[in-house]
Amino acid sequence: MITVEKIAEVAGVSPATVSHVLGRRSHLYRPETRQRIAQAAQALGYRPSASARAMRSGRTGAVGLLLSTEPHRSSLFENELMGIYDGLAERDLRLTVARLPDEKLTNEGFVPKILREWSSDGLLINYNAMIPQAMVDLIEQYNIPSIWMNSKRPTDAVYPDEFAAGRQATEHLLSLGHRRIAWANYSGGEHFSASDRRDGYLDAMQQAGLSPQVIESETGAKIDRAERIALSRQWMEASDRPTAVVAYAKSTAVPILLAAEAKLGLRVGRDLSIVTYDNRLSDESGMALDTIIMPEYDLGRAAVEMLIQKIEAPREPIPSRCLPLSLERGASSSKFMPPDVCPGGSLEPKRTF
Amino acid sequence: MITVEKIAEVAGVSPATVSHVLGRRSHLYRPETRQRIAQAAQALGYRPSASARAMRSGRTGAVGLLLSTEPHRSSLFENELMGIYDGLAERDLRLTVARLPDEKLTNEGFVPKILREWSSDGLLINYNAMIPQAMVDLIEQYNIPSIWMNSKRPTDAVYPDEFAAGRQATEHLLSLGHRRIAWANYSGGEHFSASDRRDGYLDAMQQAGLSPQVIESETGAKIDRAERIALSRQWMEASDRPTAVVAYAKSTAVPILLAAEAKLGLRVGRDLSIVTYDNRLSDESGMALDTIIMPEYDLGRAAVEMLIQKIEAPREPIPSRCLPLSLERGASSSKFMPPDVCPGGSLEPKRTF
DNA sequence: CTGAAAGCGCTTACAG
DNA sequence: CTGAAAGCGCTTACAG
Repeated sequence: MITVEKIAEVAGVSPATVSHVLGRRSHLYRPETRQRIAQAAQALGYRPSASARAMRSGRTGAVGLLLSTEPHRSSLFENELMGIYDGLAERDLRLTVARLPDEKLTNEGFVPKILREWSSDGLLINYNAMIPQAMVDLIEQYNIPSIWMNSKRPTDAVYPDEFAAGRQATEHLLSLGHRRIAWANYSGGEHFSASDRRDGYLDAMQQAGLSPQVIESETGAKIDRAERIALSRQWMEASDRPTAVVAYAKSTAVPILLAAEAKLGLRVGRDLSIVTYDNRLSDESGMALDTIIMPEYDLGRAAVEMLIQKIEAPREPIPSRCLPLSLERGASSSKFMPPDVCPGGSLEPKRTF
Repeated sequence: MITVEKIAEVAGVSPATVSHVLGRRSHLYRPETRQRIAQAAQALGYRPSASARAMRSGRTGAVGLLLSTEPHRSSLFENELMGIYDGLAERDLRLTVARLPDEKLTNEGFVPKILREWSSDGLLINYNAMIPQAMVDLIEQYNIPSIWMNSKRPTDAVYPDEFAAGRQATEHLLSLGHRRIAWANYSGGEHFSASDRRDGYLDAMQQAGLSPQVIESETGAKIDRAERIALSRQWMEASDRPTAVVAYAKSTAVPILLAAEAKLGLRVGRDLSIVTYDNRLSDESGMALDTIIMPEYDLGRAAVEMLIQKIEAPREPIPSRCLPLSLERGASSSKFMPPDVCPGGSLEPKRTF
């Protein structure tokens, strides 16, 4: 292994000089000395030891990202990771990832081990739903600077403004003239986005003086695909069926789309408007649905910024940041058209095919 | 910061004793001593410094994962990451991730910096297509134990057996009695999976004594969604149209599905059989397509195993490992049925709705 | 059963 | 402009 000492030897200087020249003090040295050292380092293929550096400086230069092994619990959007990277790269920080199996989190012994032995200057915790209290306690006990991602807490967290996003979707449909607008969620997850989006929807409906229609699996349990399609068909067959629907996620929106188009002969984007939520516009279901987009990249960036601040002042609670989502138009919504109006007169929505 | 020294002080022993008891030599000590030390460590919230440990032992205990910022170049499947984690966790290794922007890779100065200063015992390189030669050189120059993921090289690599997967899809359709089987790829990527799957298809067709039909964008350029649907319609309208098709990816299969069902009134799974490739079975397009599944998890595991071996003997080239893919049946293929046979007599394929 | 001592590779005041 | 020396927190032969 090539060390500072070895370079010093080859270049005929002291280790301290090598360190200075290779570090922030090179301007103090004669060009000739600098050159000799640079050459030696280059020739020997010198790689500084981050560990040694970390030990001296007290900073590891790394930030940890904590994920659950449960995919639904801590899916990390691609652009979110990008945002994290870009933020860290600007400060020359590395990212260390760990997945904690849920079972082991309750196991007293395990968490301390991974949390303790894992040297990093701070933690990004992307552990969405059901964060075990034991984990929260441990993080406090060991005083690890941490930011919670996609978790709704008053301080030290960054998350999307799901309530506003619920309003947003509803207001979009209201502005198109729809009055019978339903909320649908077939997934029964326990993430706060489910209740917040619905509450935003309810809020917007109430403000517009309209009565809401909430379609959710009663038990909160997840229902399977066939049921989703059957259920969609059912509520859409009602004579006073909604003309528009806010769907919690694509896994709710697609069955609605399929039931409408394949079963009932309704054309989505004309006879039925759908707005849903996702991390990007996609048309895999055969049509690009109007989608409220997660501010993935910004979430990542914001989390890093907060974490840096946290590392500098670990005791100081930072007010949480709540980021806005944005609507991206697909082809699944259109102006409300009373059924008796000649359909030929309606604005044909663009289709991707 | 709590150190071994501090614990020693509190427990009334020497630092060496603390280190021994907290490490692998605790069995040599009196239960009473052990207890005192354990208690002190617990009470003080001791967190061992990974940096210090790494410095003494010469092992960082971390493995690096190198990704491109270009999403298409180094997408990492969820289960692949799982496999990597599980493999590393068994050996108490951490994972450090870095994304290298493509532009900077050609820039002489940048690569060395991140590659050099980034202490890890070895590297998993998931940088699929167009690996810059400069990068390969640097990794050799700095003698970093590395394994290439999803890259077809004779040694030190792990990748899926795409040629076999091309044969597999074709043989599945052959076994259902199909004779006019096409290969389609609309994406124009340059990953080896594109040519290998096609070659596997060609091989299987030749062996069966059948003439192949290859549908690919001529220039190798990516074509857009509308074009894909139009193109699909075009070749499917031919009187001697294929009764089955092997589609390179879902982005090829879905437009074919849409063209067949929405434009031509063909029912996929009855009038047209489709086999495609993906990392999992999905039915977002309205139907679960027969899919050849990537051995994601195994790829991750295998890569870690190879890397561990590489770290132990950095100079020893390891023969690459080529892992098999597996077919998962959806509802998009069925026995070949000559058009003149009464359709009512055909086996109705299961549909998800 | 326990501890004194050396050293991993680096940086940083400090002295010259 | 350059270098001797101390020390970051840990582990590991070695001695007792």
